[in-house]
Amino acid sequence: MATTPTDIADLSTRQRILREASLLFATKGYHGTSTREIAAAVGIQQPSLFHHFESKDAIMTELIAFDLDEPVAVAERQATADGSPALRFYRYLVWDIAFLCRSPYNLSSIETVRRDPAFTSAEHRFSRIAAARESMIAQAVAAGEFIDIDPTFAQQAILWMITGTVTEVSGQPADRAETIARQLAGFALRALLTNPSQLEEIQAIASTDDQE
Amino acid sequence: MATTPTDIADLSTRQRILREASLLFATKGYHGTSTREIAAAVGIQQPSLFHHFESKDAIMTELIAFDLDEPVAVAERQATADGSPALRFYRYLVWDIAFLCRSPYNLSSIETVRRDPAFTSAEHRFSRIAAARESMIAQAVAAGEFIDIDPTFAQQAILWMITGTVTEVSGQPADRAETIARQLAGFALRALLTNPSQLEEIQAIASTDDQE
DNA sequence: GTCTATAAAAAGATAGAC
DNA sequence: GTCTATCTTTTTATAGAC
Repeated sequence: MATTPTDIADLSTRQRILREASLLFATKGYHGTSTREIAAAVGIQQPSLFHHFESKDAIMTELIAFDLDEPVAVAERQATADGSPALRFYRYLVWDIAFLCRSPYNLSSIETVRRDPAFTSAEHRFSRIAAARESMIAQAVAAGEFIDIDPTFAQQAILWMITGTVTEVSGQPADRAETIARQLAGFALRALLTNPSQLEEIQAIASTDDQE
Repeated sequence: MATTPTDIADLSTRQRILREASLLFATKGYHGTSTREIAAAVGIQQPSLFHHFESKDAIMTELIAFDLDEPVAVAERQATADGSPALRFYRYLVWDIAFLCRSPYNLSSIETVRRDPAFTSAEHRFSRIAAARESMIAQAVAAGEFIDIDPTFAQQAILWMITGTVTEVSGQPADRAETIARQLAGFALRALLTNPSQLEEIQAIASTDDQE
């Protein structure tokens, strides 16, 4: 499980580099942030960075892996699971949003290179997540649980709602992350459900997952 | 009205610079795009750029003004207008989305510097748009047209849904832009309306605006 | 593991000819 | 309005001492 120490001084230099880089990338963008700025934020000299990472690129690559590897796996697992598609989709959304809100590294740092040809690893993962989500939506539409909507369109709209919201927060405590996740996933489901009143039922079932 | 010539060769050099820069910024980010790359895309030498714009910064500043000035004005006008808040919000959303889809300059170019302290002009405009939208949502909640939702949360979720979707497209023909706008605005309204069946009524009223 | 010194490349921008 | 040539600064990254 990913731990999130409160005191940044407790972290290893390597982890502090990832944190500060993520923060700077999120505000000034990957290319807009120099290795000197990262080093200064960490409190070391610029060349010392290269003892921990072989290149600036490698810092971003690690942030991408940390924030996207698990979400890809969970999305693909849920997309091929059994049971109500709407419920699976809701479960996945809550998990995904909570994961990203808890993450010590802000997702918008990754967003700044998302379309950049130099970081195809990010786009690859985003595509896999998108495909899995689209599949779940299509299943729910086919089952009549969701309104008759274009799954590609719905997936994009919801993906962005999540990406954007999550982009504003990171490093949240687990309970706060969970609250945000339920609010956002609920909002998304409300737009999709054929019968919006089914939302409460889904939320009730999903909340029993927590004890597992 | 903004014209959108099909043939890029018909454009002035200045406009071609804006187009190509917007395209490059959207994929590689503002800081990730060099003035040499922009010049190459336009088909001129790098120093020739500075005959048309005094700096690289000035190119982005112009893109920001083009894509955000009108949306700010329209949002603030609708936020203080009379009549059903839900209808006004829907009208505004459709106009805004269509405007951005028609724009020759991709909004994601601006997104890459949105949080950058060097481009506070973008954040200023985004904030004003956000405030106006939030006000419209709050009015609709107070009127009972929207569910009892936190306006700040709803505004963010919807803002991102739009930003993200619009970010994938630009330079659309007017009719295609209109189609995307209605689909997206309708989806957003569906999540917000106390009575989702009211959506058709709102859409019917709003579509009579077009003849004006 | 961090430092100083420095290399090597790329960036934005200017000067002045045509 | 575009060009070539060039300046200045900043960038990522390396070498080698401590």
